[in-house]
Amino acid sequence: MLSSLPPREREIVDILYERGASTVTEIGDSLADELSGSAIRAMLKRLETKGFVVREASERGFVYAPSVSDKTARKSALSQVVRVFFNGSATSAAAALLGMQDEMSNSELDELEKMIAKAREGRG
Amino acid sequence: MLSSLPPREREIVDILYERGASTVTEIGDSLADELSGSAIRAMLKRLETKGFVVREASERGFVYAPSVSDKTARKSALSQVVRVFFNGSATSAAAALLGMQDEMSNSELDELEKMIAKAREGRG
DNA sequence: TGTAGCGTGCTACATTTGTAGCGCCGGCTT
DNA sequence: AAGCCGGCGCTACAAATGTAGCACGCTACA
Repeated sequence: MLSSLPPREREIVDILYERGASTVTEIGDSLADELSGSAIRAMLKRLETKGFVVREASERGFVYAPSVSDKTARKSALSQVVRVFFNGSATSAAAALLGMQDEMSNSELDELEKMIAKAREGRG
Repeated sequence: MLSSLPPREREIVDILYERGASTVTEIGDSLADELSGSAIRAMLKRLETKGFVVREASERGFVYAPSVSDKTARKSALSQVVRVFFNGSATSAAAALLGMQDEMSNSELDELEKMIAKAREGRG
């Protein structure tokens, strides 16, 4: 599980999910604080041995990517938050998300309504 | 930020959010793996000095609680997940939540629709 | 009143993290 | 060819983390 990672490693994996496969330098740019290349590489190596990231060569040098699929990681992250902060209720979490409407367009709201309708059909 | 905490400390804070204020023994019970009381207490002490948990006496002995309000922590946790895994789109996240319908009752779906309607009113 | 038990804090210590420095290699320039 | 990057991996080391052990005080109960 991601939550078992130390802060720095966790931060790096997050960046990987956020940006997709990245080079050491790119990671360095996304990092909040300046960090030496070798430091980042050391982190990545540990993450690799732990099995959280994979490395492949490219023209731009090595690129690193999370080994667990976005989909799985997403799901796991959401479950975690739902369990810890919303007493296991996905609905409450969704509601809270609506509360952060900052960025929700009408069409997105439409989307959601459709999904709700669909979810209803899926049962009695 | 919670994400800056080492795994074990993080786990403990999570438990505190999940259960509310708890004693050392209660925390020990919720912990995935067996852990000596003093180990837990040491963690809590660190968390206390870092300012993440507060401690107050009660009849049941000391109880520990997160120092940051549930509300704030919730919001921050959600934002984090939304940014990292959903490209900043709260809507996608909400949709994913719907996908995990496992536990969503019809009345909860009603609730959500109401909230969507409300969110719509809040704009043009 | 002894003693068993629980919750507590302190200290110590092994392991893990976080980071920098060094030296290597391959490509580019002049 | 000589010199200079930039990316790389290794090693080293300080700091932080994870955990256990010990000694104390306060019950409760034989």
